[in-house]
Amino acid sequence: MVQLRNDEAFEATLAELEADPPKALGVWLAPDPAEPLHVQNDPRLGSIAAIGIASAGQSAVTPATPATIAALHGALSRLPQTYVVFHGAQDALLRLAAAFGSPAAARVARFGCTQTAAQLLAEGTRRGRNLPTLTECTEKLLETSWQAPDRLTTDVIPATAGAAEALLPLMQAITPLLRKRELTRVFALECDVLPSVIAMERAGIAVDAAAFERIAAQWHTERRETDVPERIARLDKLISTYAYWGQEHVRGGRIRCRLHPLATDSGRFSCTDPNLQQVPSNHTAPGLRACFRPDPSKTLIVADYAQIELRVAAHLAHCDALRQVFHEGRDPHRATAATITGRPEDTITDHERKLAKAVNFGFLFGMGASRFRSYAADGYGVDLTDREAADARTAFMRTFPGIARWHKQVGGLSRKSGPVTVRTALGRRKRFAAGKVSFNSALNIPVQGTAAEGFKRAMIELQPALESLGGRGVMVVHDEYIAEVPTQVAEQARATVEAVMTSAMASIVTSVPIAVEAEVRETWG
DNA sequence: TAAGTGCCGGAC
DNA sequence: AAACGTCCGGCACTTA
Repeated sequence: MVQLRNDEAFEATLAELEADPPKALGVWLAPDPAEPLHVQNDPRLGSIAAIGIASAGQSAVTPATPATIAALHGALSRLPQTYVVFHGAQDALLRLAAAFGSPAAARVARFGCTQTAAQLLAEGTRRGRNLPTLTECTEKLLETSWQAPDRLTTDVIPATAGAAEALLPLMQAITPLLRKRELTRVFALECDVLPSVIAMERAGIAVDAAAFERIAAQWHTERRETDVPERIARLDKLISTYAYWGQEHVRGGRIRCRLHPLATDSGRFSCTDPNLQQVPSNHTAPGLRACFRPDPSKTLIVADYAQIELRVAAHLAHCDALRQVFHEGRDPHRATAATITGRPEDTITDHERKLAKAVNFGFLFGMGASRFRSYAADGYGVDLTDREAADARTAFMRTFPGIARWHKQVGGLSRKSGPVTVRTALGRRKRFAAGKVSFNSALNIPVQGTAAEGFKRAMIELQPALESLGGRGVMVVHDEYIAEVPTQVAEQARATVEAVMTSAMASIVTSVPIAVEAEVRETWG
């Protein structure tokens, strides 16, 4: 039976486990309700109230103290495999990782495995701001009632003994499910990417808070002086959404956000507190991104994939014509502009190319002619007739018949009566309930998701590669990776980032060449 | 008063 | 037959 609230028993159990390492060990971390978990980026361990361990035939729970956590850490680093359940306590996990850093980070990667499994098996994510809890996921998944209180304190540990004992059966139940649904590859990817995510959250991105405040002050000034209603709306948006960041989110000259690798249907990251993935670009708020800069001894590497969604779509749709464009090193937007205008690619103007870019992304994911028409008018000041808009769509489909075939195939799915599941290259699933299939999402999610998988693979490889140069990743924005490296090795780091990102994506997107643009920069943007 | 929803606009 | 997508979050609004 379970030993409770007894540090001696906990240590004895750890010692036994080390003497005879089990194949798997469940470890369980409980958050402390006294310290709200959403208070982020506090490296203290105060929010972990209790830790529990469970393996075949024995388990123990103990209050989390520096000593017990250190003992746990020591045991983890010597055990062959660790399954860790963290119960609504991702933040606690992150803090544990932050406290011990590498090489424990590799072990910590396993911490998230059951939640990872549960979310992957759920085949989609909950909308809204509250992510599903592990309890909800696992109960639904296993069709069992896994009783554990939502919040745990040392005082209620006796009531949760059964939960600790349930850990091994839980993983034992989940593993065959992952196999059956062919989720093992994406499961492994998601587990492996966690250390680099943790490291990135911990690092944060350097920001010049004073410069940030100056720009915010300019917004306020202009807001008082302008009469233009449209401008006022824009400024209100900027002020209400971003102006407070300098006060609320800068600590020690850095902004630290939360990154969520499993919170989206597509497999892309989401980002909160603050959402650094929506920092206004230079076009919207000049100079704002330039506030993100390290001190002079460090330099940023800003790298992104070139036209990654088009390349992934060419791959998944088996579209030879679109593949050919990339194989020949041509510009896909210029190519589309040429087919629409009927003129050679080298006579295409910048404006025509810009419109063709919208054509490519719109038509690729199922936009209709009439919406394209209004899009061209609003976004580009190009007035088209219905006929011209429809012709543009036809031209696109004729140029890329493989894309048209892919649309037809997915359209067939969406007419099916039962539920429909679409998958990424590594097997991540998105399920649509019967009658709720979105044609456009069914096109889009596998493409975004496959790109995200290549990106995550790059993150896994980049973390140690940058570390060996004295650098580190500081932010990801879907297809963009930002690293901070010592200025002396900037060019070497740039080349490394470019090569690693390219090869990582190419290992998944195999039928189309991959291009990465990596730059050495003093600032972001 | 708290919690949920829809719209809009920021990013990619 | 036709259908651009993925997110987060502020604001205005309704609901309990």
